[in-house]
Amino acid sequence: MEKPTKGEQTRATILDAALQIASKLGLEGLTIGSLAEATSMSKSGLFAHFGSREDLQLAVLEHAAQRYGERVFLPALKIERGLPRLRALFGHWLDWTLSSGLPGGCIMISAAAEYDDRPGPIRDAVIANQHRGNAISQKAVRLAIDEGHLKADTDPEQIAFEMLGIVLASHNHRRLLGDKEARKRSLLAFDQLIARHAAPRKTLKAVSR
Amino acid sequence: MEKPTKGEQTRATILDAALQIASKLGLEGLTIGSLAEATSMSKSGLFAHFGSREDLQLAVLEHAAQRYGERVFLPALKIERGLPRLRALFGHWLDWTLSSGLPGGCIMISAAAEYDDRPGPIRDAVIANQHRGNAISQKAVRLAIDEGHLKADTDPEQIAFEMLGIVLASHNHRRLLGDKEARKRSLLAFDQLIARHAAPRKTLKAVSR
DNA sequence: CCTACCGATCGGTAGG
DNA sequence: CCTACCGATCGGTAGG
Repeated sequence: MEKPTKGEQTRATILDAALQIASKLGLEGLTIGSLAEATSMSKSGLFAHFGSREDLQLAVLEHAAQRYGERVFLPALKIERGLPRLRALFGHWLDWTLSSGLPGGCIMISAAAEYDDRPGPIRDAVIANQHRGNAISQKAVRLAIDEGHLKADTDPEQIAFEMLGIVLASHNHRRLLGDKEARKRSLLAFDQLIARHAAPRKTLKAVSR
Repeated sequence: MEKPTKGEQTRATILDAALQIASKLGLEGLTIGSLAEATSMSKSGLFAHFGSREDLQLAVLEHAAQRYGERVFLPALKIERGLPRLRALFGHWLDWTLSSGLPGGCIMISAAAEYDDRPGPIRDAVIANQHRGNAISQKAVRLAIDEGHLKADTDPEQIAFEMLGIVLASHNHRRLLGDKEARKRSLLAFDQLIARHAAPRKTLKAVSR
């Protein structure tokens, strides 16, 4: 039950093309017609794989979430827990949003802006994805506290919030303004954020209050 | 030459309605048909005021930029230069993006995400607006350095970059995730950013290197 | 997976 | 500012 069906292969090909379109024009800019042309298929052929445009959009989101897992989350898991892993997570995240191999920008970031006022299943999926990513960031921060790398009173939610801000600013500066320094600025901002919460040296397990 | 023409009034009414739609659905979601219905005008009636949809979108952007000037930039100018003005600028900016009186989110933020991969006049206008806002932030930081409130080696570009990040994260958390703490988190992040670069007390004009 | 079609809506124009 | 219209494209379906 491991062999990919012909249909599954086609579906994967379609999703890759859809992801490319969505990265440039956003999920709202992804139309059945444009996807049909990109895949050299008929519109009804696409409907055989995805019952509706909304289903397609949801599948594209899930496809992107899976890529995030492969490129950001899993590689970070292989790094020793604590500050090293947190740093790896941030670095991979930054690379993912700036150069994911797609022709356009990060689909999660554009979708967040597109659907913050469009109620429905897609918005719900975007929110769920953000919560997943947020939980991953917070977990990495918490481990860094447990390892004694960050001060015990560090607030994981606040750090995750600021990490998101740096990534968003970076995406904006790089992709919209063409700022080549964006990545450097982001790493500097992250380093200073961490330095601000770093535990005094030689402290192993931070003292609980 | 101060009296507003009948046509100018109508134009202003149209722009207000257009801004409301665009704040919810983005500039790409603003269609002539939806605007015609919102204003109880015919589509061709709208074309009498704006030659094309693109002209309309550009006018909406300019309209929003003007509001930003009234609500963020001008009020900050009335505060004494230095840290107080920088703080006021950030606070007004945050309020503007979170609750501008519009039904949806900040149009500049959504437009930045929508057009980062859509070349053309609208993208150019979005970039120009961002550069204007960025220059305003940097100027406020530079004045705070000159007043001796921030250390002389503070990099205005880096501070402006991080301020943008905090605002973007705030907008995302508040509008997409419904996080009521977003504003508090943003102010905390800003305070820590400033504290990190604050000049030692009693230093008037920072020593030039 | 296809051809052939549907009603609705898109931006825009002619003519007044 | 309007009515009345244009070709193109939208998401989606019937029938195979």
